[in-house]
Parts: sequence; structure tokens; C-alpha cells
Amino acid sequence: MAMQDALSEYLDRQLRTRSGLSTPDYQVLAHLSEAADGRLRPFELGRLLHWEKSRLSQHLSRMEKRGLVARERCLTDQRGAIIVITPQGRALIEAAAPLHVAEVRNTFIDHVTAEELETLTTIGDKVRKRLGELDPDD
Amino acid sequence: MAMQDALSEYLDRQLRTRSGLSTPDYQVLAHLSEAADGRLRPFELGRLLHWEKSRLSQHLSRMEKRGLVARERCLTDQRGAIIVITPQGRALIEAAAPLHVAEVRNTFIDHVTAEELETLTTIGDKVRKRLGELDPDD
DNA sequence: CACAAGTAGTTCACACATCAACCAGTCGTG
DNA sequence: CACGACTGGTTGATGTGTGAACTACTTGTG
Repeated sequence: MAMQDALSEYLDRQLRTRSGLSTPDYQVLAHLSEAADGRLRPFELGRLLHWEKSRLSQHLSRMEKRGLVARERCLTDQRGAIIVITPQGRALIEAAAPLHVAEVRNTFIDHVTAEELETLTTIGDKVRKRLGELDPDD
Repeated sequence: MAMQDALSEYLDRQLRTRSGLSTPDYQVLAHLSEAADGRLRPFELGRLLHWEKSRLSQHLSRMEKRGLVARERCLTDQRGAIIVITPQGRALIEAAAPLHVAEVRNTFIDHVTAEELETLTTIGDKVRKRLGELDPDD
């Protein structure tokens, strides 16, 4: 847990200072940039990220205000919205991604052997399976 | 990372619903309850928890409002404060601790072999060492 | 002793997260 | 087709976290 805290704090900070993106920003943009047309329905984004809908809505509002994404109306479902990544958002994520990947290597992957990594994923799978049993949603 | 997210979300929620404490509350009270007299200077608490001073100050204000801790004036340093755990705070942490420990066993420790745990601490130590080199404070 | 530099703590402004309440549109079934 | 239940999404209140600016006291050095 101490490792995880220190690691994510470090990666957050690097991302923020070098790319001007928070980790939530990065996650949203990463999914949008991979989607067809750079467009996704909020509920799809929510499913991909495992985010609550209100969290997503609030975060998208902040990102919209900064010009990273835009909202469009959905034609096939009058309730719905569509989120588009803006050119500016795409430029930022494309600049940030390689730096971020390099940081992950530099702080984590390069210091762990293949067996250690395998053990780690084994642990992760077992614990997530257990949590899945306890908590019906996940 | 997915495991860590799911695990801490689950443990947070258990702690909150079963004991009425957030994880930050728990951490603060755990340190206070172990200190001599249940008293600590904020800066000591901050060092133990690796928290920023403003975060600590704000959190203590919220906890004070709920009657979990109290602030006293420090006699030897006129700037300083002293944080005391209240009887109510002590009662809560003492009720919460065994439940929390049981949850950790139930969701994590019991599903991991001794070797896996050892590998995990090895990884943690290596990564934290690496982060310590990169980031002068920690 | 005087003053510069550091330390202890608070506060303000803001980003991020949860929950509950709410609107509006869709859909299944009588 | 009508109506109740569900779904997609927003909003408001509150708790949690960071950074910068500020107050007030302490300490080191001339």
C-alpha cells in the first residue's frame, strides 16, 4: 500500500507538471482517443472507467470548460449526450502518452522481474475475484 | 492497480458503513491512540502519515467538529497546538480496529500465500527505493 | 539585542469523489 | 396507446486533497 501511494502520487505529479493533465483527465482522453471518431456516449465511458455517472458528468464539465472535450446532442436518444475529444484534447493526450509510459517503465516495470510481475497479476486476479464475490457490482 | 482500486474502495466503504469512520479518520485516530496520553503535535502526526500540513489541519478541523479529537494549546511552543483523542474518538477506533483487521484478512491476506506476500514486499521495497531516489522527500 | 530566516498552523481557492434528488426521454406490458 | 418502471444525465450538498498566501512564534547569527 505504501508503494502504491508513493507510486501513484509520483505518476500523478509527473503527468500534471509535464503534460498539464490530471490522471482522471488522462483516462478520459485515452478512451476517447481510441474510440471511433473520438466520440463516446457518457454511459459507455462510465462503464469503461468504472466511474459513477455523477462523477463522470462533473469531470466532463470541468474538461469541457478547459476545451479538452465537447458535448454534442445524441440524435438517436433524445436524453443522451455524446462526448467528443477536441483537437486540443487529442494533441495533449498524444503528447502525454509516451511520456507517461516512459515514467511507468522508469519507476516500475524496469525494476520488477518477469516472475515478480506474474506473481503480482496472480495476486491481483485472486483478490479481485474475491471482491467480486463480496460486492455484486464491479 | 485495478486490484488496489477495488480493494481500497471496498475497505473504505466497509469502514465507513460499519464504523462511521473514513480511512483518513482511522489513520489519524490509530496514531493518536498509540501515542502517550493520546496526544500528538500536528507536525508529528503529519510526519507519521506523510500528509501535507494543510491537509492535516483541514481534516483535524472536521474531526474536531465531530468530537473525535480536540485541540489544546502547547505550553512549550506558543505557535503550536496539541491534538488529543477524545473518549468518543477512542471508543470508535477501538471498535473499528478489529473489524478492519478482519476485513483485511478476509479480502486480502487469506488469499495470498506466504511466498506471494514476500514477493509483494520485495517489489514494494524496490519501487519505493527507486521513488526515493527520484523524489528527495518521502 | 536585533533582525533574517525558518517553523507551526490556518485559511482560501480550487480539483476531485460520493450520495441523493431530480428531469426528461424510452420501453414493456396491459 | 397509456402508464409505470427504467435509463441517461445533471445538479447540489458535503467530504477529501493540493498549493499558495498568510500569521505568529522561534531560532541562529552578527
